[in-house]
Amino acid sequence: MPRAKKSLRALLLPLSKPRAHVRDSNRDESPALQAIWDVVARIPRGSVSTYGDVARAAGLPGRARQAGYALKHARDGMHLPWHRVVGAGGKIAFPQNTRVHREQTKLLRSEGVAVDNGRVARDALTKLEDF
DNA sequence: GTTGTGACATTAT
DNA sequence: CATAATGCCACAA
Repeated sequence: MPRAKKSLRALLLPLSKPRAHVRDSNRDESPALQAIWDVVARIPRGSVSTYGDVARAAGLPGRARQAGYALKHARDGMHLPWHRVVGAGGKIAFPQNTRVHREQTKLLRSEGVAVDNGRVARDALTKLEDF
């Protein structure tokens, strides 16, 4: 049965490389992501921080974008206060008139943070630059 | 190894 | 002030 040769190889190949390979990077726990998640998790209610500050507090200076990445890929199960993180100067990162933008505004206001025209009040930010 | 993308930041108009 | 141009950095295709 010469035919079996190819079949056998096809069967063995996947076994020869057991590596996860896909890696997914997210979904599992990368140290950097977890550090960011930790920082966000301890932003006090009613306070707001920025992506850059969060990254810096997580020991990742200059990686503001990764703070955004981390939040985007955070599992819902960890119940992070993602809404307490905004862009530099207090600007909400999402485009106006999007669902998530309204949601963030609502959550912040529910914590007593003033939000005007997609920006949080200056004092809400300056209040807690070092936490 | 290259290229495009983004929940950013800073500087220049 | 608001917007545009750059710089940055990790990730994914």
